[in-house]
Amino acid sequence: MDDAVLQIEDAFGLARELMAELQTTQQNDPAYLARRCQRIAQAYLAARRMLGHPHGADDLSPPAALPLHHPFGSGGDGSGGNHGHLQQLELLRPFLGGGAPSSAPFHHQHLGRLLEPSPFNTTSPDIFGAGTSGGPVRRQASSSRSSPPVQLRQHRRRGESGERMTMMVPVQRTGNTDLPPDDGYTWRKYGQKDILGSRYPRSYYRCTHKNYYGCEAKKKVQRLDDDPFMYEVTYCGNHTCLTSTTPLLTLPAPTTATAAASPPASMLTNSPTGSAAILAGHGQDLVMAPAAEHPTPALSTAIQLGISWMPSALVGPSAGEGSSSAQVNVPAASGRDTEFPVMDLADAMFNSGSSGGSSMDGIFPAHHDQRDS
DNA sequence: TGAATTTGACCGAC
DNA sequence: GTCGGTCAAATTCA
Repeated sequence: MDDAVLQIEDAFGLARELMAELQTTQQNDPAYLARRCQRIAQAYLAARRMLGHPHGADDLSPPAALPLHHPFGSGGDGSGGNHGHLQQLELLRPFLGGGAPSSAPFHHQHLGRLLEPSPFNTTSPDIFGAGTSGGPVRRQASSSRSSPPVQLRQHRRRGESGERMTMMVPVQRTGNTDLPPDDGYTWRKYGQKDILGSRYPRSYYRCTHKNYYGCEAKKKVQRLDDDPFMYEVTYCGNHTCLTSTTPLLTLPAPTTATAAASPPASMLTNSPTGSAAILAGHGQDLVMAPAAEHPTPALSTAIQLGISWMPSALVGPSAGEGSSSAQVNVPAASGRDTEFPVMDLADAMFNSGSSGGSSMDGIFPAHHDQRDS
């Protein structure tokens, strides 16, 4: 076990090194960054092997994703999709099984947090890409297409899509390794491009809830040239589909002072139980504030899942010092929130009261996804 | 029938 | 002109 801890510390060190280097040298050579990330990933993998899957995740589960950069706090990670919640719940179960969490040795908790489900941890073969239902469809030779009419298109600017977060995500090495990693959200693929200098095409995804909730979250998924078993996933924009229990299409006008003072959707994240957590502005520490009107524990899936698996050295105040990136720091709304975010998540999920339905029922109990109707 | 994927075309940035 | 990102028709699937 000591070796595993050392191995993890080694991985932490590598990650810290990279973060520091990013901040000081503005290193932006993709190949170089990819190599560095691969080293970090290998260090974590080695640690994980030493630990022998203490939490019951099966061998298909890739290790935690490794953040390269997370400039926007809660970012595009976390969980939200039906599959994702369920997967994460399964992975959380070992934490819920026995005894008071505080009775566990520190390093066990520490390792547990490291190895607990990341947005990219998966437990079953079907979940790679299962978040976007339907599965890959091989289209036959397309028939003749009429030229689309010329029309106004949205203004696009390359490289200026605002908040970004890049992660290196290991792909499962068994089964269909072509499937993109699942991160708990449901994505809809809207494009694929061959990228110059890359052997593999880049896929473009947007949040499935874009139309319904106006969620602008997007991600790009690209396989690394030098490591086909590693994906580089770049998230752009925040998920706002977890933000509101009310779809934008039916969003009522705010009538209370609270509503009027509410931050923009992008600054909010939501818990499965409906409790809102407010994120401070960019560049500031992230602040969670439980919604007073909800008796259930304050919880943000985006925050809890997005941060809990992340090495504290990367999300803590020390990691972001001097960085222009927004730091992710979860202050203690209560001691329990800080110590056991995963427990909170599990509590909220398991006690969400949904019966037989997906966990999304607990998240959007009143509205569900009306597109299904 | 609705939702998802595929893929060529289009558009703007560089 | 090239390239990356997006659109949308065609197609497939549940």
